Amino acid sequence: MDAKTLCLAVLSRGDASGYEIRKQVGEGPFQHFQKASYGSIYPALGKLHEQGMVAVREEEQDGRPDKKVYSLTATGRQHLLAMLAQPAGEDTYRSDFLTQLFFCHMLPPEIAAARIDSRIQEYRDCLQHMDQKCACAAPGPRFVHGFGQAVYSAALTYLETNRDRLLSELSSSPAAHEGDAER
Amino acid sequence: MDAKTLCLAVLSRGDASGYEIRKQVGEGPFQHFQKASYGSIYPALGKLHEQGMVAVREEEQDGRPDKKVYSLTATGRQHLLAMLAQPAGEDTYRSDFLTQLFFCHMLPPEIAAARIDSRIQEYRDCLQHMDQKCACAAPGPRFVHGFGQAVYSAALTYLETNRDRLLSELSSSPAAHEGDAER
DNA sequence: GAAGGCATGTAAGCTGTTACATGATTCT
DNA sequence: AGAATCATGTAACAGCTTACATGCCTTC
Repeated sequence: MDAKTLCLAVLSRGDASGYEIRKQVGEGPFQHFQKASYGSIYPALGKLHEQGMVAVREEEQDGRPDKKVYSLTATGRQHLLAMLAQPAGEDTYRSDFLTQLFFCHMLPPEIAAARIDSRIQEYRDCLQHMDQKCACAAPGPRFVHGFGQAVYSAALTYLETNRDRLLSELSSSPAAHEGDAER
Repeated sequence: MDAKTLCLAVLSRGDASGYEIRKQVGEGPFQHFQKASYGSIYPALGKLHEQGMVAVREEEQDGRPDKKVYSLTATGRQHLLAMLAQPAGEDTYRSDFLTQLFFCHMLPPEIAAARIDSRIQEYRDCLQHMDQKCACAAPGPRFVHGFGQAVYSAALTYLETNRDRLLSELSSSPAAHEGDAER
């Protein structure tokens, strides 16, 4: 999903400035399955405006810089609908964490342990954070939220229950890393 | 993780041609957490060769085009080790599927149902496929494989148990899509 | 006083994808 | 006959990230 469609999607939940859109994508409800930076959002909003998909109004604020608040037009809403109804592309998952663990026989076991431990902590924090802001009313967001929780919980549990087994396997195996690492 | 490092990682498991590397990344053991296309692998191998990270030998085959088989050099192995020991970047997950479901109140419920059902089937196929080729001997690959299974199973179970609830919620709610969709 | 949040934008550069180009062989 | 697999590579293009540029206000 490109930056333009993402902006339309976010705007369908209510008017927002570019800054606010980034916050919703980076820290808000979309955080776990979409990303976008300023460098992609501002140009996207510009193009959407040219194409008549969004309207802008400038809002003055005291003590703060002015805001450009964008809102969906009818055209924009139609376009979003068309995009949402289209079959979605495949999910993308990339993990350097798993890649490192895949090759953990080349690594000192302490490093592998440290990687797993910090990942466990990250998942814990993430789940706790999700619990707090679970005031999702609408069915869609609630469903997606639950999905995220289910997946993160499973990942956390797996790491917790298999950490020690992996480490003991590593310490009792050839330890390929030593020969190479200290040459 | 960039294409170059990925190539080094794959080569550490044994010599391979560009074609074979792509197959391992796209269909083999890395399939679920890394991706790479020919357009990124071949140039990456060229650069790695320039930098002395890999060695090449050409192998003639009868009935098949010749192969360029790459193998790690000592420098390449050292470099890989350094990359693996470095703290990994965050995992990336992007899902247009979840984005669509987040906004499912804008969609006809049949479409939402169809999306979930085909995703359920995909997860089932994927898990079955993983079961078959679970002949992972080494601790690292086995750990990573188990992680994937745990996560996919959790996702599947969630979809199976929450599908109907979502759909009944959708059919009993305002049905925002109707007004817009048929104008 | 420094750091961080609010706020908008541009531009260079990196990276990767898609499509193209080529060609033999084997399977259906 | 046509499709798929093996095999390598290039080039155009698209897209996103990072860093830069600016500036005020609030909190620590």
